[in-house]
Amino acid sequence: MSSAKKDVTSASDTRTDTRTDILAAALAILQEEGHSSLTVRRVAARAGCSTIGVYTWFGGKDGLVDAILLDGFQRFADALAQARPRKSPLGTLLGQAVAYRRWALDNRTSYEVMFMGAVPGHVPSDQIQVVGLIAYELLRKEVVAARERGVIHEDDADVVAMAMWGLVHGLVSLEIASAEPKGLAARKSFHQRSFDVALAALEQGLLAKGR
Amino acid sequence: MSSAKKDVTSASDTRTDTRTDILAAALAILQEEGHSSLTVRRVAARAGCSTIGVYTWFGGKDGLVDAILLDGFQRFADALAQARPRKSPLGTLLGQAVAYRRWALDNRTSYEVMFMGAVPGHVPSDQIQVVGLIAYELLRKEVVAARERGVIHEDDADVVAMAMWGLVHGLVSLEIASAEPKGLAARKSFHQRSFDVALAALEQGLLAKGR
DNA sequence: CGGGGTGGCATAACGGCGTTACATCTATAA
DNA sequence: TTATAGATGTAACGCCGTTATGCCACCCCG
Repeated sequence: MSSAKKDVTSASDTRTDTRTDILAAALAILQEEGHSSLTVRRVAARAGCSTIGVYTWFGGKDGLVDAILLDGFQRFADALAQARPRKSPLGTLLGQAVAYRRWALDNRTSYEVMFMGAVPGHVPSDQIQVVGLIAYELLRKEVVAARERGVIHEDDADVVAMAMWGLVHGLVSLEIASAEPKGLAARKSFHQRSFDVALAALEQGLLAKGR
Repeated sequence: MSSAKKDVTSASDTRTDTRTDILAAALAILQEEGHSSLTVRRVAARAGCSTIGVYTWFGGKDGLVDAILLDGFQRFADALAQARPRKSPLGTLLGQAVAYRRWALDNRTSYEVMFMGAVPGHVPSDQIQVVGLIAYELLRKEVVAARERGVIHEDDADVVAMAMWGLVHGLVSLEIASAEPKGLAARKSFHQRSFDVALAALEQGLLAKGR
């Protein structure tokens, strides 16, 4: 796979229907049929053009997936940003964690592509990786705020942010990966409870650090 | 991909060199060239037979990957089991978490296949999923022990075990995923410290639960 | 008005993938 | 010795991502 010829962010020209058609077709296929059905030929067929259209407008499958990622990261960041601030920064932080999980469960296919490498050979472009960091910054901001108020005693805000991100990402990944819940996952709200317990424990632990 | 014709666990017949040759070739390719090079044709070529051998002995690529997973889960469970018991069950639990990360970092390719879905279309067989649970049981056992000693106050051992598993899996996944460490990950022992902070916080949190 | 260049697009192909139908060859059983 | 079952090689099928080639509609400049 080669890199995209077009800048992924330049969707300004509204006259070019083909580009939007292709992107819409790709998103629809992803939602309705899953990542395994996301092939250049199928997307082109659904968009009503030939395969070459994907190469004209996105430079190849990688570029198309990048555009999908861009869309996903933007919606994801919006969802996190709308986790309204609570009284304490730590409360906001926990609210973000809950919003993270909520969005991931409501947008499983997108989440799998964005954070679980669901599209086989895809390596996101640097540009996309930068966009992906926006959501991280929302998280980091609250960690810094909590630290300034003396709620969190760890020096390095990034270390704390990564710890939280890892916890949430790990639990959500496992929850999404257990597609047809057998055994453990079959128990009512098992993952919900695991998430709550882990989050509460981490909160307590971060608070207790300075005792 | 179709399911394996052969039982993956029946590797008893030592006379059939071809089977072991193929499996060895697959593991070697995985280690040396990565998952993207793990194709039936390439494995067969390295094993010195034609592609049909993979179908004779493993029923197809899915069966071959299942065999790889079996090997990986066994080595992984061994590594966890060798995390020697500490004075407290909670200490053992933390030791397991450290062993988990150590093994994952020392066996990135295997870990990616086992827990990060690195082989594109692969869906592990039920048999393999059961083997994968062995490692989980090691973790769960210590949680139960900790609970019996009153160290952990959460009722549901599985919930606590999943919380820990999720935390460790999430952080390790992010660490492995950041292949060429730019930005954050470039900082010296950043992931190590995030891991330590998260684990310590979770430990404190689980302890503090009953206060 | 007219010609030339450019850009969007379709056709058809290439090489690689997992998989399989078919023929062959070997080794054991009758 | 012959028959039968299983392991194997060859060559193909239908996918995949990608691309060389050429067509054609459009716009700019004379």
